Amino acid sequence: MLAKIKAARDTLRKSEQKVADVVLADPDESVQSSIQAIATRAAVSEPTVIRFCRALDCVGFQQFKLKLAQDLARRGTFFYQDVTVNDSSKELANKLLDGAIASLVQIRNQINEAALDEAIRLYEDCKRVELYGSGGSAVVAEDAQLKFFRLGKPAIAYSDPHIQAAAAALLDKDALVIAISHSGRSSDILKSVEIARKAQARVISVTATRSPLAQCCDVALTVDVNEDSDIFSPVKSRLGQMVVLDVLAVGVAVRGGDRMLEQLARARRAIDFKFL
Amino acid sequence: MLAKIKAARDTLRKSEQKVADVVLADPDESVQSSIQAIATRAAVSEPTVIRFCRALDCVGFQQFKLKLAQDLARRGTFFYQDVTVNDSSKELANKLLDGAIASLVQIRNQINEAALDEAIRLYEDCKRVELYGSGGSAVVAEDAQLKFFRLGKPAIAYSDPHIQAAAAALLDKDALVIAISHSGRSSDILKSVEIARKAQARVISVTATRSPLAQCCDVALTVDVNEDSDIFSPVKSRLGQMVVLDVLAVGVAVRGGDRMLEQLARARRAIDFKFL
DNA sequence: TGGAAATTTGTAGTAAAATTACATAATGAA
DNA sequence: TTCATTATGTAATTTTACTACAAATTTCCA
Repeated sequence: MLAKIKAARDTLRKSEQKVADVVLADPDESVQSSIQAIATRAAVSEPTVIRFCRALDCVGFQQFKLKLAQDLARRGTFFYQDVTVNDSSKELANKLLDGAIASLVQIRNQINEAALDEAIRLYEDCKRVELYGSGGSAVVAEDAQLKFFRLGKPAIAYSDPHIQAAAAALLDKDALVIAISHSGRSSDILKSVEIARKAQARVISVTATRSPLAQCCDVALTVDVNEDSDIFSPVKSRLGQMVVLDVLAVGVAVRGGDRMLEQLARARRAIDFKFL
Repeated sequence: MLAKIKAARDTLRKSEQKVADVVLADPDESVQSSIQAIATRAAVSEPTVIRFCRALDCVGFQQFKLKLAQDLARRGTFFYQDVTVNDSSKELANKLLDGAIASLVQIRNQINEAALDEAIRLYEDCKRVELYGSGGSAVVAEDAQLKFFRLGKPAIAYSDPHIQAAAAALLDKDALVIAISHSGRSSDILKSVEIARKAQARVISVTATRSPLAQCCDVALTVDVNEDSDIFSPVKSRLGQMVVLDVLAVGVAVRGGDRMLEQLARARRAIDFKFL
């Protein structure tokens, strides 16, 4: 709704633009105001405010206010808050979950479709996949290995930097490397990627925007989260990386058509039954 | 707000309860109704509706409607949708992320504070921690190992069922087992937990409500997600488990006071710098 | 550039909604 | 039962949203 107002602003009539400006200046105030109050603030007549609402596809002022209110509610739903020593367990859990949710929302809003498409294409063109991640990201690499394994091509995750480098040296142009790093500055990973590229392998990175790693690979799937907010291991970037890799894997599967999806679903049901 | 109405319902006067019932029966309808419409539907007078709003800490009907509208907006923000072969990459990513977010929201709304407090207490009382998870949950166990390790007591994750069972047999009453399983029905995990309990170890489970695993341990931290919606490995339960374990770890740290938090933050910064 | 047509904006009035004041009914304790 | 208290409804009042129409402005073409 707010975006809609901004977009429509220039197509509105002069006096209606004044209303738009007033609303955009303080939406929270606006949802609590009457037509009169808004008209006064915008220095226009009351019917003008109604016409403004109608121009935004609302039947009247009430509906406009309702939509705006819901928009504001959605906007400020989950946000990061520092935990404090005085928090109850419940507050603590809510704060941490809100933070995690907020980071996923952020990732959702920053999806680079072109990069994703290109990454899917790279997977389709390769014959085998290697996943590199060290420290906390090793966990993510292992998780992704499970996913990619089922897509029909060999997939293997290495967490030791030296083994990564050694493995990278043995790659060829049919290999695809997926390099996972929160900061994208770990020298170990950068080294391994450099070796892999020299060996003509393709490289997809799952890391922070504009990081060194993001800049030295074929495709960068970016995962940016507010890193200051994790006390221990960076859970949030961990979650983000896992979801992004899931998106990639599902994307590949979906390109394989209904048959592949059904096959995978069956495979999963079988495994669940036995092991989870 | 909806929860508030439900909670307050029994403390309201008879005719106000009728209003509450009408609102709860169809909140979406209610936000679009006038006082008159609601009064008629509840078969009460208009002032009663206003009194109902005031009883819920609103200054009037308008404010009540606004709050309710915002509540509804928050509720229906992220929801699970099946991916289809025709989805663009962007749609795919949005659907998957929405699903992941929705599952975290669900977990957020189901936090069992008492269980969490008890789990924190169990950690404080133990001398060492073992984490058991097999299949996909092994990844979660490893991730958690990294977290608990920094809290000052030995923590080790085992992913092989046989080794889990062997390790469990060697435990004593000062040991704490954290057993992770999506379904809580894996016979391997159940067996290991049984052995651990015979050895007098305490057991926290991270699994589905009312599952066999949840019922045979000291404390169950429940993670329930819509399992049908994951095509591959159950990403959602994976994410949920990781976050819940993060909550537990942070909870332990917070009980340790400001000093512990600061120390951990410093430790993390040092590690980040080197390895991520 | 003048002036009719079209568009934009405001004025004044109306209908409807929310709210208040007050009266009546129900409930409960002595 | 009676009085006091609480709960609910009626009716009047105020506020709010909206409509009809007229004034003002802009547009455009001779």
